[in-house]
Amino acid sequence: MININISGASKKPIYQQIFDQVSGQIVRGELAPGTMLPPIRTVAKELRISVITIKKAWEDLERLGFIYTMVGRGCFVADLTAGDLMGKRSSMLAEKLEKDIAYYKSLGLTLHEIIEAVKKYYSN
Amino acid sequence: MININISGASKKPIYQQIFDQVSGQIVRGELAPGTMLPPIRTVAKELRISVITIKKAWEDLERLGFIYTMVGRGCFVADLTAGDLMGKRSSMLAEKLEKDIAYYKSLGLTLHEIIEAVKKYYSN
Amino acid sequence: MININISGASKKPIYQQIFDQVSGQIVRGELAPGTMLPPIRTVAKELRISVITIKKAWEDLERLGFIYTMVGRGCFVADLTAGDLMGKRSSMLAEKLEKDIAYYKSLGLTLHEIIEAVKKYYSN
Amino acid sequence: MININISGASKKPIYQQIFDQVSGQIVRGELAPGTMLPPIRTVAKELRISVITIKKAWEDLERLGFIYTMVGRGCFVADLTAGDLMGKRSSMLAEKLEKDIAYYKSLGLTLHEIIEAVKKYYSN
DNA sequence: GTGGTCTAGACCACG
DNA sequence: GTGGTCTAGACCACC
Repeated sequence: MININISGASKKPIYQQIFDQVSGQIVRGELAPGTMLPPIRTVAKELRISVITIKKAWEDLERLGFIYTMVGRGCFVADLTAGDLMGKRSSMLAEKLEKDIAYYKSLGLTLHEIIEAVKKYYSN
Repeated sequence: MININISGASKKPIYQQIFDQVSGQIVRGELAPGTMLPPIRTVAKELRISVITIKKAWEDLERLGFIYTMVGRGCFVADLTAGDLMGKRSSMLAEKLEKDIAYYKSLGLTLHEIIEAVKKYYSN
Repeated sequence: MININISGASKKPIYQQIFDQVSGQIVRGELAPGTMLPPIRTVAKELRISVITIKKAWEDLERLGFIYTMVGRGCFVADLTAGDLMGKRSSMLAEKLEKDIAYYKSLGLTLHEIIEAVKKYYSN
Repeated sequence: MININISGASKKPIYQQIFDQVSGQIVRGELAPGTMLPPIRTVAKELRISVITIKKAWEDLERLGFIYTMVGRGCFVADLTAGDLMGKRSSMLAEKLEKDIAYYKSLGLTLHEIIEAVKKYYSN
């Protein structure tokens, strides 16, 4: 079953929090291909947010190929092959990692320091 | 001499681009303690952006202790001890790394995969 | 025998996919005049979709003269003369082609470029 | 100057009509790179439609690289090189042409007939 | 002043 | 019942 947590504290827009969590569940295989996502109005009611906000998250998910929509029937988890998944993961990573590491470098961190920090925070 | 590049392509707000670059130069020792920063109006003219934007970046730098202001005389690079620098660097890191790694995890990456990716992108 | 494939991936509504395929088969003579179409409930069961959807496609086909209904007996392929066929084909084309070409023009394509593209994609 | 016509008669959603017209003007070079688009609220008022509808069109334009946004400053026509333009045009074409030609084929048209029809409608 | 996000509520097309 | 589009109006961050 789909599972979403909204944090009002986060600076991320709500639709992006939803996108991140759902895409994460799909990419990790927690949502099986073909699974029907709950209707946007249902999700909206459960999360106590606007339908439009869910809609926007769903649109992003569809644009990136995580889900597909059949109007009048619902939205479904796309059938990503292992190759697709790796491709998606690495392209999602590449963009972010490039910026992140540029930032760490700009703080004067060595490669070794970054790796140590990663190890430390990964286990938290 | 201080050196700032603004990118219109970046999604980062301009004041933050400035903050990142100046704080980076200070933390890496490229701007010596006591150095006077150029007047905000000068910087604004050179970068062709609003004085307000520079002002906001300077305020952030002062709030975090990178620079200090002497009213009527200008802004100067603070005299950070080695210990201060380490402290600042790690606190600036901590916040960002925590989020970043949470994101990588959400994509289903293992610690090993993250480290490999970091190594790959660091050398680019 | 009638033959319909529904694609969930397509953005076209299902009733229109059905309409397109059946009208195509009639216009190409693959369905002979007088042939009885299978009952909508049968088609619905085979395609695993709602009867309402088939009904809507059948209605469109009847409205455009591809089939005719004999109440209580079923739906039959209309007896289109060669002239009728040409007329139908060109009127179905006219509407679509006009829009399509306006779109190609709006992308700045020359007539020559369009024709080359058509040739390329036609053989695929 | 930017120029947009909304047709209530068209079945196309408004935001898509806007997208098509603006992207067309950019791709044809009628809107020079770097040009600032009018503020969305201004466009909305002129066209008598909701700000959000313009926003959606603008978002699509940005996602496909036709324009870029500087928050707080405005939206600007992207600096597409000749190569970019050709790439965009052909990718926009490829998707549509493939479907269109499949449809023409399904009506039983020969390649020759399609080309003749294109010629006829192009000059209109 | 700019764009970015979110809301509540409406109407339509599709199944 | 589903999703797709559009509206009017609000609040925020940025310049």
